[in-house]
Order: sequence, then structure tokens, then C-alpha cells
Amino acid sequence: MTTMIQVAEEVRGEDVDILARVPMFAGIDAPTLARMAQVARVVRVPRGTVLFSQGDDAKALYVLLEGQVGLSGKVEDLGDDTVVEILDAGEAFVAAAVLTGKPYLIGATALTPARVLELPRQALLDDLRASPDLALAMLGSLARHFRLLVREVKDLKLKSASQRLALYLLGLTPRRRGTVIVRLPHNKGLIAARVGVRPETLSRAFAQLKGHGVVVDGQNVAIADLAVLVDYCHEGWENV
Amino acid sequence: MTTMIQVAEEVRGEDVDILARVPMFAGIDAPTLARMAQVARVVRVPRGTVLFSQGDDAKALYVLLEGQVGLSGKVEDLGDDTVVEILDAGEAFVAAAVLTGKPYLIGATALTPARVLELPRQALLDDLRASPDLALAMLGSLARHFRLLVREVKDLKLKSASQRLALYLLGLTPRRRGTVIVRLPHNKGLIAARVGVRPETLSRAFAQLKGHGVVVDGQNVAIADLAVLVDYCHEGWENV
DNA sequence: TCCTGTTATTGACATTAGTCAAATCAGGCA
DNA sequence: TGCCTGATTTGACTAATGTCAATAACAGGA
Repeated sequence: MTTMIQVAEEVRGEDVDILARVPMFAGIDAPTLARMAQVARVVRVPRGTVLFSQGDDAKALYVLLEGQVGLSGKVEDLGDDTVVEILDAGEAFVAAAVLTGKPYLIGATALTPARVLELPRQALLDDLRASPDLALAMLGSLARHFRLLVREVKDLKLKSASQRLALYLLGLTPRRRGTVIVRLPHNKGLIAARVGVRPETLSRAFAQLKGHGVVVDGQNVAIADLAVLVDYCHEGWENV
Repeated sequence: MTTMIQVAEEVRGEDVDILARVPMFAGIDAPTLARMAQVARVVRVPRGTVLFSQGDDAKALYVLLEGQVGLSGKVEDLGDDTVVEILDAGEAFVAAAVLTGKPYLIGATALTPARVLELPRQALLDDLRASPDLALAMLGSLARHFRLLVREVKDLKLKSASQRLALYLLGLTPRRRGTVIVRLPHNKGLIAARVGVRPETLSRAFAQLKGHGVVVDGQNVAIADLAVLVDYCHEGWENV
């Protein structure tokens, strides 16, 4: 829970390349991107830094240039805390909050040392008005993201903890059949919060998946047959 | 589970007025709206009609002109079924699916006799490219909707069934303090699916809320003090 | 290597929500 | 009115998940 000591940096040339590869900005012309980079600020933060907290007014769109960031929500009286999303480099976040101008519903914390680009709200809004392509790209990006959330809501309502864990594991590989060994990208406590259960329950969910060909060894998870897991989750056509 | 017998109708003049009041199309110039109405189709369907099913390819954006429609998701092997959203007249739906062009993650069923406007996918995409204002309006609308889902995910992960029911009740009134009597807009089975619990559990959740000043009488729910409920849900600034 | 604090697992138990079945209630209609 | 059907509630029980506490495994630093 490091406090917010940020080191502002120059925006590097390669950062613009990263921007160009962010799905949200796919296909945007170079001048627009350069203009965005112009007004953006890049900060390098140590692990544990709180980029912003739930309830803060949305003042910028963020793009994760390097590292990992967790988006988590909590109940007022603290204690409980759930991870809504875990982001990797090349992903933009909190677009919805910035567009509505309302306070963040979630907070963002650096899970590793990270480099983050901040695009001020007003600059984004100006760019959106100036570049119809940007608006369309964001619309597509937000729509894809929206669907992930819809799936999440359905899973939370309809699937068990072990099934959700299985879905999480399936999300770690693009393959859908055969044997595979995946490496857990986070410690289990964080994964538990992501899946929406307590760490103890996660342990037991892993134990349960043993019956479906899942063997855990530290950070490595061996899955004997992905198709078995897919079946266990009653996943049909949804993995499109 | 009526089959899909639809009666196509003329698009009426007042339908364009409804369109103009849909948040997703707020501020769009009249010519664009008229053009959209031109290519749209209006159908009148009886209660229970399945407008489309989970897994169908998204082929149109829908606007509910009259009646109520439920969006529900289910697990493959049937049986379980959850209501992701309940829509009222004047709301557009499945924008995200149409924009991505992927199959619907949810199905839509008329909960009452309804009149629905269908805007074909390609027409929408054309209009978006032609009208930057439309793209911006949809972006704003999708962003607001997105945040509702984020809140939903948080609530499902962090709150109990009774708390989620309390949140649902709070959603029926704009007020946040004082005494109020709200009328349940649906039967309890549907509300249960919306809240994400079984009907039996909903009954018991209502019983539990009695301890917080909630008295149920058929479709009418008397809430002695909204502030008490807000507090019970640990809702802070979130109701912005 | 040993210490030490963190992370993960396990066990015992409490709580919550789901299941199944029966009882009750409500509304529509002959 | 009296019956019927479906919705809702209630009870008894089961299953799933959370809680608390103890233990075990691990990683990093002295």
C-alpha cells in the first residue's frame, strides 16, 4: 500500500508505438496518436502504488505501458475487496469512468513496478470530437470489454467457484483441447480475489479440479485435457 | 415461450420521437434519426416472445418502444437461467453485441406485449460512420451502461442476497432517505432471477429485510427509512 | 544455513444459499 | 361461490462457501 509517489517521465517514441497497438486505439492515424502522446504524462511507479482510489473523480484515461495493474472494488467498511480485473501491458483502463466523468467505481493498484501513461480527461474528449475514427475505435473496444463483463455477471450468477476457477485457467491459454501446462501469472490470493472467492476456497477449488485432470505444482498448473475443463464449465459456443 | 411470430408494422411518426429520447441517441440530429427509422423495422410481439436467443448472431440493434423485455443468460444444459437485465420502454439493447458482430451472450424475451424497433447491424454501422455525433452518443451511453455492470460484478462478489435485494429496491426509487412505498414492477420469480437467487431465497431475503424496516404486501413494498437500507448495503458515495 | 514473515493448505465449524416438498395464497373463470 | 392454476411462502434438509485457527511450505535477507 505504497503511497502515490510518482516519477513523471518523458513520453518516449516507443511509447507511441505501444499506444498504436492498444486495441482501443487500433487504426488511429499517427498524427492523432502523436497529439495524444503530447499531452499525456508517463509515470513510473513501484509495486503497490495506488494509481487512484475508488471514489476519486475520474480525471484521466490510463494506458499500461509496462507491468501489471489490478482494478479492485471494495465495500465501504473496508475489509472485503475484490479484484474486478487484472491488466497487462498494452491495455487501456477506466475508459468508461473517464467518458462519464463520474467517480471511479474501482481503484487501481500496481501489482508490479509499472509504467503508466495518463491521458487527461479533457484531452481525450477533445480528441474524440476531433477524430471520428478514434470514437469508433473506442466504441468497438468498449463493446468488446462490455461483453467480458456480461459474461462475468452470468458466470458469477450461474457457476460454482470451481467452475469459475476452471474458466480462469482456460483464460490463460488460447487452446481449447489437449494437454497444456499454464503458469499462474499471480499469487493465489490475488487469483482468489479475481475469481471471487476466499483463498481457502480457491485451494479447495483446485483440489476439486484434480478430479478433472488439473494438477497444481506451485505456480505451474498442468491440465491433462482442456476439453474436459471446457465441458466441466458447460461452456458451449461462448468461447468465440 | 411463445415462438417468434412477429407482426411487422409501419414505423410511426411518434416512434421517431421515442428514438430521439433514447439516451443512446440523445442529441442526434433529426435527419439522421429519420434515416435510421427509415431502414428500421418495427414488430409487435405478444408476451413471452423470444426476440432472439443466446448464441444467435447479432443482426440488429433493438429499441424497446413499448412494453418490457428481459435479457437472460443461461448455462448450456438448460435449467438454470438468470436475468441480466430488465428493460423498459425507451431503452436500447444489445448494442455491444451488434458492434462486435459476435453472437449474443444473452437472449431477449418479451415480458409483456411489446413493440420493438430493430435497426439492422449494417445500417447502424453505416450511420455510425456517417455521423460522428451518433458515435459519441453511443460511446457515452455504452460507458454509462458499462458502469452499471461493473457495479453489478462488485455487488455479486461482495454482497449477500439480502443486500442485493435491498439494492434492487433502492433502484426502484430515486430517493435515498425517508419513507416510501414502491411497487414491484415484476413478479417475484423474475425479481429473484434478476437479483441472482432462487425464489425461495428471495422470500427469505424479504423476511430478513423486515428487520430493516421493509414490509412486503403483495406487489407493494413499504420502506420505513431508505437511509437504513442504504446503510444496510454499505452504500457510500456510489449512488451518484 | 538459519530466521522470519508471507503465502498456501488443511481442518473444524458457522453461515449462506440451494433443493425438494408441502402448504398457502391469489386471481381468473365456469 | 367454488374450483383450478400458478405464484409465493414455509419447513426440513443439503450443499457450497466463508471463517477462524493451526500448520506447512516458501522466499528473501542476515
